[in-house]
Amino acid sequence: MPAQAKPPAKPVKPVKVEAGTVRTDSPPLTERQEARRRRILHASAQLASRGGFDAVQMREVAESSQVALGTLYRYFPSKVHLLVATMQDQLEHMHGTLRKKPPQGETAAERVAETLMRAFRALQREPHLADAMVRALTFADRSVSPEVDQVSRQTTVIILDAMGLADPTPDQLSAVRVIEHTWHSALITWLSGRASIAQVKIDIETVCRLIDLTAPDET
Amino acid sequence: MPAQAKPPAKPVKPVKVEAGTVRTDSPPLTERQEARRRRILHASAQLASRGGFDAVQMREVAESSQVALGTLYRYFPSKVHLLVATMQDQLEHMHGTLRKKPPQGETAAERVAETLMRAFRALQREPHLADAMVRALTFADRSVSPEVDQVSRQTTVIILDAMGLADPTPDQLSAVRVIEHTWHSALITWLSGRASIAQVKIDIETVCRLIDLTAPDET
DNA sequence: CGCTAATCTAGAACAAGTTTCAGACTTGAT
DNA sequence: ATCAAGTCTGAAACTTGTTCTAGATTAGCG
Repeated sequence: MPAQAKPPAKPVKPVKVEAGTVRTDSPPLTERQEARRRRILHASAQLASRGGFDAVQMREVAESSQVALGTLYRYFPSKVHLLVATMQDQLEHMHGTLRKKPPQGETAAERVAETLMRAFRALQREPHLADAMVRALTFADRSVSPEVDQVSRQTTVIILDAMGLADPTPDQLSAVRVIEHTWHSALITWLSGRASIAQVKIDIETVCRLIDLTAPDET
Repeated sequence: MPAQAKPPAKPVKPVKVEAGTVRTDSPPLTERQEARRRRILHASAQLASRGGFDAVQMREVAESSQVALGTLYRYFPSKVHLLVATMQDQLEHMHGTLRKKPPQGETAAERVAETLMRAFRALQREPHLADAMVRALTFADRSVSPEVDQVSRQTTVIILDAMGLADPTPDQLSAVRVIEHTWHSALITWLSGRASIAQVKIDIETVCRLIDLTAPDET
């Protein structure tokens, strides 16, 4: 998987944000372009659901989304970019779902653990898709940093939501970072068959104890 | 990076342990085979030190270790296997170094943090090598599980050593697991340029607090 | 409408991981 | 010393991610 510099900037993501736009940044795509992008992401998720990271083959994605290979690469400059974008997509969906049914736990730690376990169960329903997304996320090199960072921020928001905090202390943010680390790494051990579901649950519950450590009293 | 099944078992690692052997398992390699293996690992580490994961190209490894490509693949069935083996090698070395100068901290948490920071500084000296090894580790799929597991066990031993525990409680083992998760994931964020060295330090110190949580009193 | 720049397409070409194969070399046992 | 089995070599082939090119289409604009 060769990764080189991309000197000639591809004009696909001009990041021109209009005031009214909901999303953080949206290149001004025409309708057909938006449709193409959707088709690509859909094909990606579909192939990933079948056979995980390896099953997402660029030629196949191009074919099943009815787009030329070159076009696919114009939209997503690498397979990892594509899969990370797929993850962003899924995360948004998940965040929406979680918002509707906030976790019930008494303490912040419980709520976070509950939220993550809910996400984990969702991933278990599509383990191959999870594999593709998580592997892409951790394999991503510097060229994908912005996108990976975006995923990370989104995850942070979800966890802070679960904690029910408006403005967390630095200590709490550190705890959240560690929780995210554990979350990603635990997923990997699960996906590669080195840890059971039960073990992941324990790990999540264990890190979440850190929250109590940083905020002994809360709502 | 295609990954397929390997039905015809390659007879390279018969795992025939003799009573007197120091290592956990050593296939009965002839001297020349042992030498080849060393040359390969050396070439791998050298190339990795130059340019990280991408710079370790199987053809080049084969060439600089004076071995045919087919032979390289007989010794290490994939690039990831090779890099994980390289990591095992380095870890052993590091464990030796750490044993000589045990950490000085008062509490177990301090000692673990100190140990990990020491390891982190070692990695900083060879960031490309670190990149190659860590990326391989997290990208490894099920076919590499045994080897990755071995690395994980070795890491656990190092952490338990730092804690100074003979037989840890289940709670403590959970904490160690979470520390390892954080360690790996924090390294990745550092390697991909999404977190600073200072941030990694904070993350490590933050997880290490979990140790105090599981053992308020200790030597 | 007609022009121009940007975008899209099909397809070839290239790069690096992996596999395969025929033949030469080693090893271990007789 | 000799034979069989296992190992190593060199080279080609195959796979899949990525790049490149020439020509068709499309979008925006006068």
